[in-house]
Amino acid sequence: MFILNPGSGIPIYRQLVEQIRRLVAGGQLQPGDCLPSVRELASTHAVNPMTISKAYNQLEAEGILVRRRGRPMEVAARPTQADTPGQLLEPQLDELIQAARQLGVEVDTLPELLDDYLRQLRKEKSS
Amino acid sequence: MFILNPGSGIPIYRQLVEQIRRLVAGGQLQPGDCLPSVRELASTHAVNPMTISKAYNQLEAEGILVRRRGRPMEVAARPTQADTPGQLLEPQLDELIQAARQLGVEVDTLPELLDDYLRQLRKEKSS
Amino acid sequence: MFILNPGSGIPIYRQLVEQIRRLVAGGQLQPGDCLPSVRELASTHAVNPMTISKAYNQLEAEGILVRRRGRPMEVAARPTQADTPGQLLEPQLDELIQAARQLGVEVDTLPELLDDYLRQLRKEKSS
Amino acid sequence: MFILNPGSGIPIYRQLVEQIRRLVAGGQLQPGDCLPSVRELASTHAVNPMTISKAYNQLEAEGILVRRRGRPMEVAARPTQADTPGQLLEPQLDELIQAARQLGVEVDTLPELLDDYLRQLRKEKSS
DNA sequence: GTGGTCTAGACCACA
DNA sequence: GTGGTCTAGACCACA
Repeated sequence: MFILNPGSGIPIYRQLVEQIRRLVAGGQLQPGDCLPSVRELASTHAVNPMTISKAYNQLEAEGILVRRRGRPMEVAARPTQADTPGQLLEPQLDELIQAARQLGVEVDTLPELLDDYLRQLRKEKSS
Repeated sequence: MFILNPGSGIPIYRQLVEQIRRLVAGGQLQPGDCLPSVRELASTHAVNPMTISKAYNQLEAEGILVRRRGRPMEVAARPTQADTPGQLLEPQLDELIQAARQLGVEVDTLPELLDDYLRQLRKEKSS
Repeated sequence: MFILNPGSGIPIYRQLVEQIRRLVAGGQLQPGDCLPSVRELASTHAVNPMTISKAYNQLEAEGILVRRRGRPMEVAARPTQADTPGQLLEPQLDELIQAARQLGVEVDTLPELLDDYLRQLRKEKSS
Repeated sequence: MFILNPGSGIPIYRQLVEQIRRLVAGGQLQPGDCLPSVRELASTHAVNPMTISKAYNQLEAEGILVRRRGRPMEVAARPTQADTPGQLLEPQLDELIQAARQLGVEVDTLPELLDDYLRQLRKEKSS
């Protein structure tokens, strides 16, 4: 369900937090929807339950998830979410642009380069 | 010279390593070019010298930089660099695509969205 | 420095949080004052470092403490602290009154009873 | 009938145990008096029956309550109760004093402060 | 030296 | 079944 990369340098719990935040912002997780239990997520991603728990705690503190005794965590009725999907994409856009500049890739060619990359992904998938 | 973000979750020394790797791969740092001294970088970025040193050490171990007694670190004559600029952009492309998917942003619209974003940046800059 | 009671039913990290909150509210910990390191507190109270860390994290999230790399935690310059000392005492006053009622102790006699108790404590101390 | 606070950090069953213990010590529950059924208490306090049951079990083990087949729990004929009401108030008194000290409130002023607080409560009630 | 992250695992409270 | 707390201990990033 989530993509957790332990070698990326970004703490696992932060990766989880960001992904859930995006799924809620994008409406793929709706208010009232339940999240996988701590134990379930931990075992499917081969990660310690406390790591998952830490992510859930942070999202609760942010008002995005709510905790109810004996129940799985669920998306808050009115999740605090000032950011729009567009804003939540900016960090990735900025990262891409920064990397391109440092690689000497002309920034104006990035949209085309991205387009090619997507096409290539689609081809791999279909083959 | 570099963009170091202490709050990003990614260790500072790793941010440095990746940026220098890209500058070398993209040819903006050429074989024989000198890098700023540990002390200088440390003070301009308000970071501990050991953090810079750790990044330089790792790049030396990778064969990208060479250290010569009493001289600043410099880019290796034939920097080991299997990856092409294109490959070095893939992580950022993948991140962007993953984030878009989780936000419910149609992936096909990403190139256009990126184009708009670049246009907007240019406008801000010129104003 | 702190009074941690593992058998009280109240999680240790919560006991710590409440006590630090009070020390800050009462001015015994001033903005800029350092707190004991996680390891130090952990060893003097025979408690796991992560338990202390959890308390510090919560206080940072509340804006009462600030964290600076490689430095001990310190009291925030302008600690978020809407509550006055008087308000922070109410839970204990309410607990006392509730207990008295259930014990059939006439509530009006509580101030006198408290006075006696304090006198007794002073006597024990001096003897 | 009881005051159960799920957010206090103290387990609900412990809150119940302490309150019943006080009601018995203070004579408001007399030997032979019946307690509400597990189901009734559970529904009036919106709590799981097992939680109530756990409290009753503990009080039975302490010899304060007795269980008789098909009958509601009742207060034991000679409830084991070494503590006097005065002793049962000490934890609350100690908590109050500790909190005051940490808040920098002069301990000698506590009785007066408590008196004021009680007066204020009475006023609110009558208005 | 400082704090942070993570694990493996025990045990608790609650539904 | 759910999540919470805590431990002992390893290892990391940073000053």
